[in-house]
This record gives sequence, structure tokens and C-alpha cells, in this order.
Amino acid sequence: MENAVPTEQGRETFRLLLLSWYRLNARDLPWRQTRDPYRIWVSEVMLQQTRAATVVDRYTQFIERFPSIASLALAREEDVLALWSGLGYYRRARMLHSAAQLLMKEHGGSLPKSSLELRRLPGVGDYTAAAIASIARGEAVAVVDGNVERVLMRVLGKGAGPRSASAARLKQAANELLDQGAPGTFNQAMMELGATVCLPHGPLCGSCPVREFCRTQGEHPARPRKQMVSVKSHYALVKKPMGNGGRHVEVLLVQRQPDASQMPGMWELPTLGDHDLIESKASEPVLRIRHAITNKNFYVQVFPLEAETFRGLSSASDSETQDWVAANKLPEIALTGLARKILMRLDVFAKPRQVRQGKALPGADDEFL
DNA sequence: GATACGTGGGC
DNA sequence: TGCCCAAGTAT
Repeated sequence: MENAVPTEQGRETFRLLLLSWYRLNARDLPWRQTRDPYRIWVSEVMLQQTRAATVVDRYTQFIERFPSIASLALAREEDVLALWSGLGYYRRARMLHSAAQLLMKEHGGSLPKSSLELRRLPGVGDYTAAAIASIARGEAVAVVDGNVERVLMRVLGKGAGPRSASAARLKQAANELLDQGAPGTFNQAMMELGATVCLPHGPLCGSCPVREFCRTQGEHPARPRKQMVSVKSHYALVKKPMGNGGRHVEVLLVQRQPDASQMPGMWELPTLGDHDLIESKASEPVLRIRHAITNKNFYVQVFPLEAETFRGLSSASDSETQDWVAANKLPEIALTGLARKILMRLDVFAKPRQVRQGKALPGADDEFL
């Protein structure tokens, strides 16, 4: 493969330029203020397929609640999932939790040092193992995530054929480029460059510290797109006053099947079939929203129902676990992202702290009709 | 290697 | 009632 940084001298210049750019431009993110392997691990798992901006608050809350491997290991899985609610890819949380328990049992409660050993933990793949080892332990191993892959493809150019872009070639290129003296910082700098300058669309080549080494100046092949599918779904909002002068309410929730492929064991509003809608004589929905999950658009309508009405419906006798949950306990429940969104919009969810100012609260974007 | 797994934000 | 995709992993 032809290489825009073929000589060691070229690579060294690349490193210096990248690292000095990073020193000036690194975003101030909470997990960058520590080298605690546990915290790095938590942040890396949260960051899998998830934007840094989304992770910031969740990371802070998570670390506050589970400051150590031991505290995480001792927690109940449902409490871990409750903190993960809305982040998606819930398997990550389960694996993080089970890995913490494994470490308590078999590794003296600490994370292994090498990327090779880290790689054996559930939920820790090549990327995460390299990230933890390089950032927290200074191991000279390069990470290749989506950002690094894009940066390298652009810097190195397409090369001779499809093989040149294989994972193995990219990993090799990344390791040749790696700064042996500061692997953790170098890795983060490469990712930061991808996340903030070498963007998938409209890369900011004018601001790129290593543009002199770049063969392509920003070209990037488009990926095949996937067809979106539309699905309609209906949910019931069943409330019951709790006393206290009617100030507090309880909401009826159901738990998804433990063997469901999506969001197993998570809690959501009771679903209503078409038959239920007729049967319940439901009138107008209190809420219509769109909720996208991977390649499916859910067009969701929420109908307010009296407890007694709901009890009479066929769906109510399904074998799912049901429970009344006090509104002020909702933050402790492992809700699906959709359930969380609905309860927030309808002002049932006791909002933790965030005060929104100057913004129209109903998110507008995914509201429909 | 392909596919499933969630969600929010940007345009 | 769009489309992309983000600090991936497991199967």
C-alpha cells in the first residue's frame, strides 16, 4: 500500500502535529480527568456507538452511584439498568455489571493490566481493550474505532484494492503511527480528530493539523443505506391517584419478557392492540410521537385509560409482569428509552434536576400530526 | 462476514 | 411521518 507517511521521520512529524493540536483542542470531558482504569472502562463502554455529548451526564451519575468495581458488582442488575435507561444497547450494562462481578470473584476486584487480558472480559472487544490499556496503563497499543478508521482511510488513501482497507491493515497502520511514548493521548487525539475535524461529511480540512500528510483531503466512500420501516404502536397511560391530596400518582408499567430480543426485562407502558382501542372506546391520544429504533420508525400514540377500563381489556390479562409505580420512583426504574420519553413528555416522570430555559419543552422534532 | 442491538442529534 | 450515524461487541 502506498503510504502518505512512509518514513519514520514523516510519522514522527505527524505525531507531533497531532499531539500539539490535541493539547489545544481536546474537549473537556469528565473521563479525561482521570486515569482510574475503572472509570476509563465505564466511559469506554458507554461511548460504544454513543456520542460523547450523550454520555457526559450518564457517566457522571453512574460514577457517583457506582464509584468502584466493588460497588458496581454489589449492585442489582435492575439498578444498573435504571441508570442506563435511555442510553440504549442495554447488553452493555449487563455485561459491564457481570464483568465487575467476575473481577471481584476472580481478579481481586481490579482490572487486568494488559489489553490481552482485558479483551477476555464480557463486553470488552478489541477497541475497548486497547483503549483502557493505552489510556489507563500506557500500553503501546493502537485503537481502531470508527473515527480512527475514517482518519486512516483518508490519510492513507484508498490503496491498491479492497484488501488494503481490511481491519488488519488498518490496525497495522494505526500501530505504526502510534506514539510509543504517549499511546493513550495519541489514541484519543486520533479519535478526537475524527470526531471534530475529520468528519464523515464535510470534513474541516482547513483546520486539520495533519492535512499535509493526507492523500485524499476528505473523500470518504458512502455506505449502503438501509431501508426504514414504519410501525404503528399504541400505549396506555393508566394512572391512579395515590393520596397525598392527589398530588402523587402511580403509573401502570409492564415488564418486557426476559427473553425478548430487544430490551429484555426493561419496563414500558402497557401496549394496546387495535382490538383494545375499540374495546376501550379510547378517544383522543394524549400524545403522538415518533420514535426511531435502528431502522424502524415507531409512530406512537398514547391513550389515557382509567384503571378499571384497562383491567377489562384482553391485553391486561397477558402474562407480562405488571406493576404500579409511583411517579417519583420512575428514575429508579429500568425504563425503555421510549417509555422514558413518553413519561417525560406527559410530565409524569419526575425530572431529576435539569431546568430547561428558553426552550420549548416538547421536543418538536419527533412530534407528529 | 453479516446481523442484531437503542437512541438522540444534526442536517 | 427522512437519513445518517456515534469512542463496538457478540453471535
